[in-house]
Amino acid sequence: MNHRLLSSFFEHDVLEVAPQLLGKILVRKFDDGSIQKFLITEAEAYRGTEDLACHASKGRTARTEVMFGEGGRVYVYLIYGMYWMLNFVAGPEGDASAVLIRGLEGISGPGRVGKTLQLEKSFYGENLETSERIWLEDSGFSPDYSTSPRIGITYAGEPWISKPWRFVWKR
DNA sequence: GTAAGGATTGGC
DNA sequence: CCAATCCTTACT
Repeated sequence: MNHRLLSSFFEHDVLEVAPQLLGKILVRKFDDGSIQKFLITEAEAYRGTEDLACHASKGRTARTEVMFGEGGRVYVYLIYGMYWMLNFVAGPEGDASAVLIRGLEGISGPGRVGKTLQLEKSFYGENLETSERIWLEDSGFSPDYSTSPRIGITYAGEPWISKPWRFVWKR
């Protein structure tokens, strides 16, 4: 029986939390009662209001509100009118950071992650410590990983474009 | 109220 | 290369 990750796991700097998520188990219990588990293989860190690539840099709005709260919450948003991006809020209350889940074992791309997990707006603000439909479990190991610049954020400009805040499981 | 564009993907 | 498709934000 694996141990469910608690909010305390997320209450650290997003640059520590993001790489630690690699190799963790993402559990999704669907409406029909079936359960599927996935290993997290790729994640990106978005670090607070000063990070121009982070949505929270636009200020505290209805959309970014959850990122300003405590770690361990889910932040989802629709992109290009068709893809739900899955993020986990990191850091303490007031620190608007989050980790974007870009890939799971056998699934490449954040859009496909959201599609596979059947995410939609009701997941906004979901508490990973108490949720009955999505949570994380510790797998007991930490894979080697490589870092690289984040994808699709050229609009953020330097120095944000160059930050090596994308973490990919190296196998 | 209106308009622009996006942390993407898959098809041409 | 570019359309799909809709929500959030910025501006009038």
